[in-house]
Amino acid sequence: MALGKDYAGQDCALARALELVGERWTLLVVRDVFYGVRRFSDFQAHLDIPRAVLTARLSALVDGGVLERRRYQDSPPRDEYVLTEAGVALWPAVYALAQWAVAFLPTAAGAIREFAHVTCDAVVDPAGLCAVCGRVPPATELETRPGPGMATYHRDDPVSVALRRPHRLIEPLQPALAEARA
Amino acid sequence: MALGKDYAGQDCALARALELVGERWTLLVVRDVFYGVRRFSDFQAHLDIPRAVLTARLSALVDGGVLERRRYQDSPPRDEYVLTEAGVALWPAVYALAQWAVAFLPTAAGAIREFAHVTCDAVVDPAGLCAVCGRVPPATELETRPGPGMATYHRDDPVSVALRRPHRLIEPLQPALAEARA
DNA sequence: CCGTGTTGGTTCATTCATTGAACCGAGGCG
DNA sequence: CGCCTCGGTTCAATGAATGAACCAACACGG
Repeated sequence: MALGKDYAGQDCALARALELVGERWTLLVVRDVFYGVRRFSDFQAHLDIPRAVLTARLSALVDGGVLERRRYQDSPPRDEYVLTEAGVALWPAVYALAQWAVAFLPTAAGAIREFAHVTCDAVVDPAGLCAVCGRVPPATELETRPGPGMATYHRDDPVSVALRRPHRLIEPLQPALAEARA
Repeated sequence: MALGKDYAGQDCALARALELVGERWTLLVVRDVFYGVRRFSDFQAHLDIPRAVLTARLSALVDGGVLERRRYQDSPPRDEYVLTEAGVALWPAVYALAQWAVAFLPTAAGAIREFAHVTCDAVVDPAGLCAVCGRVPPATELETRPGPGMATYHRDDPVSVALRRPHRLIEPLQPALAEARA
């Protein structure tokens, strides 16, 4: 990040978290993984992030136990990045930050996405609570749906287009991308 | 943060949040405000942050509506930084990140702090839920108490010492500091 | 079996941010 | 009058981010 390698002896949980996910781009990469992005080139297309930085962030997330790098084909060798248990557990933090921005840094068009509890088919509230079952579902039980602001959101790279469809969190985006190419 | 002034057109709520609170040190400053730190020199003593960076971060937080700069004495003129409504609303995000680190980046000694719902006198769970009243209390209804890991946490600047006492969140730390000096 | 395309990188010069030390100014205090 | 505190600003040095170029492994089409 910058000189202070270890956040200057801040012996505190928040500092430890920020060590790992507090660098520029890192949390956006994590968000993309929740949305189903798994491949190097898909992150790159969606985030417009320099490749060197993406390499560094993915490696840091793997080293930190947030992502796992998994071989999905042998020839040519190709790896994908998937969330570990620790990674999935980051959802409340990611969601809380995003909902804060929806509430306090609003855009005219409103929220781009909504998140619904698939087993109840109900959109969760800003605290993540499902009104139907009264619980706060984990990321594995959520799907993302376009919100009112989606209409004004215009990136036209294939990954962005595929991400506009309603789809289950964490599930791979790749099938939709392959279909779109065909 | 670095070149990409606007997180590269990521038209997304998380990106907007990170614009404002995603820079190095920023979230630690916000955490300190929740703990009661309000003055420039107290932030500086507790965080070991370069003064120029602290100035920049506090200004950004004021401009972004997270903090308010308030004159607390006229001669010499002195200001303190206090949370706005938007600032207080950041608590769930800060808490979620910290609790994630407690769970997945643990230290041998355990959590340094616990947070209790003052009206119920009960420690809240990692999701922020109070077991007694069944709600997720806002930061204004919480107090911090030393946890099992506090014993191994040793910074001896006056601010760190004052922060070890149980105390209400957001309430100013300054009285305890003045008392300690006396 | 040759050229082209895709994926997943690495390397490198330039630009920008962070750092830490030094300096500064307004005012209180003895 | 001189010194201290608070809350900064300035500045040179260092390190990180950027973006363009390069590279390697392999598939595929002809």
